[in-house]
Amino acid sequence: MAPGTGLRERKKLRTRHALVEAAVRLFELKGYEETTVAEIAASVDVSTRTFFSYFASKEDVVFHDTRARVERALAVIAERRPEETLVELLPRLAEATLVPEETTGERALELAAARTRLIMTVPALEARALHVLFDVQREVAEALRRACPDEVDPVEAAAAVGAFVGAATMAAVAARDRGDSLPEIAAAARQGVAIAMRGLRSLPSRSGPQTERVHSGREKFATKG
Amino acid sequence: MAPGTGLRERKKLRTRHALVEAAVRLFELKGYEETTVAEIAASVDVSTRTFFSYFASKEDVVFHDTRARVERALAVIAERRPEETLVELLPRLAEATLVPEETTGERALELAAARTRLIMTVPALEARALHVLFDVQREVAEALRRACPDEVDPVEAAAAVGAFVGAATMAAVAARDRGDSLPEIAAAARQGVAIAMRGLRSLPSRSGPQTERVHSGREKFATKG
DNA sequence: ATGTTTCTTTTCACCGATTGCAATTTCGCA
DNA sequence: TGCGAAATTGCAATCGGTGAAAAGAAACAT
Repeated sequence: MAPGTGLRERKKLRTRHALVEAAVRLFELKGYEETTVAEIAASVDVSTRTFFSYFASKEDVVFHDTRARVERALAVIAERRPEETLVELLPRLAEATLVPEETTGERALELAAARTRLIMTVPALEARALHVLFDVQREVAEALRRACPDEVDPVEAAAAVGAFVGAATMAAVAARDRGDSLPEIAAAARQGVAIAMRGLRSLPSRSGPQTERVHSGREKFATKG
Repeated sequence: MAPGTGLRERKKLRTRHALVEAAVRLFELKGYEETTVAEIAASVDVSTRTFFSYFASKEDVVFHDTRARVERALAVIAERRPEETLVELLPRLAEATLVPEETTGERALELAAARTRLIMTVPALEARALHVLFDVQREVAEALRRACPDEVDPVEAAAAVGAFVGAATMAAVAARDRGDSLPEIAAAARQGVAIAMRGLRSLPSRSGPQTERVHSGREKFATKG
């Protein structure tokens, strides 16, 4: 009864993956709103009804791997060493969330990039992403509180996570709006995290080189397009 | 042509308000999903189609006054005195956003409370609220950058707003989940803002086996400036 | 007051997402 | 091989949302 054994399971996984792939391809090709669920299903040779037995909604097909990323973040918290403080834990959490999976193939990376592009482009998906992010924050805050019970109370833990994620998110968006490339956007997110850690009070420190560029390692993953 | 003069304008406003009121009443009475747009329209004696000429979507009817609150926040930024720094401006921004309108009547307050209750209860509305909040943050960040051009760059401004709003939001949610009352939730939001201002580094203020004692610097910022 | 112009509302016909249900097909396993 | 569980499908129906043309109501000019 190993997972992935039965033909049934394998077939289901294949269908699921095919649906995701077809959906993303069509979304990028003709636009999200312009693509119907029926078309997606048809291009994988399943009925429209079946699509909805795999995904609860049209949006969901874009957020198929959400759980995995959340688990990764929760794992970081779980692995926390007893003497490690919250302050040390948070940056590690940030990195774990920002760095994309390396274990996945070329194809998966391209798919992830496409997904990101879609989320940043389509309002409905943007909204959905924000809701997902919100739930994740609650989950992470709760895990954090459980992990460091004598360091923070629920409200503090939540505030910390909120500040941290909020800063990273808005910084990333600002960078994107400025026309930055994907690696640059990641750098901006890190800068956001740094600002949140340091506190907003430290902001008007216009001292030193104006835009403190965090290393923006160019070309690690091509953005194709 | 004074605004609000014509019969037409007055009638439109009345209908609009009636729709909002009817919608909120029905939503609380039988639930959001269980209430159809047709029912809302019918209870105000207009056609379903007309509903959509007043509101772009069923969700929108709950967020009718969003613009007003945003304008209030932007006004705070606009009123900023030239010597005022970002650090001084942000708390004022927080207060302006948290304190509810006092100029409105009894009825409006009850409506606002109902709206809040709905947003916290109905997933679809929660998602919508998050999206609205997101857009507001972008707008505020942009305004902030324009107001203090030599203090912050776009990414810093965005990060500041994100940290600040994120902390307040998540803190408020945590308080709510804990069962706090409305005033207590507001207090939690202020605490969140304070944490964001001070920086997450200062968090482990509780007793414990900390390896590093962070000097949190000046502590003049308690909860309410 | 009357006809004209302009803005709203209504009617109607659709589209697409989503769901419940019953029929049918496909696997897994004895 | 044959049965029971799981997956797929077809179908009908609901509901949110939209486009377009026709009917109404208010504003405006004469």
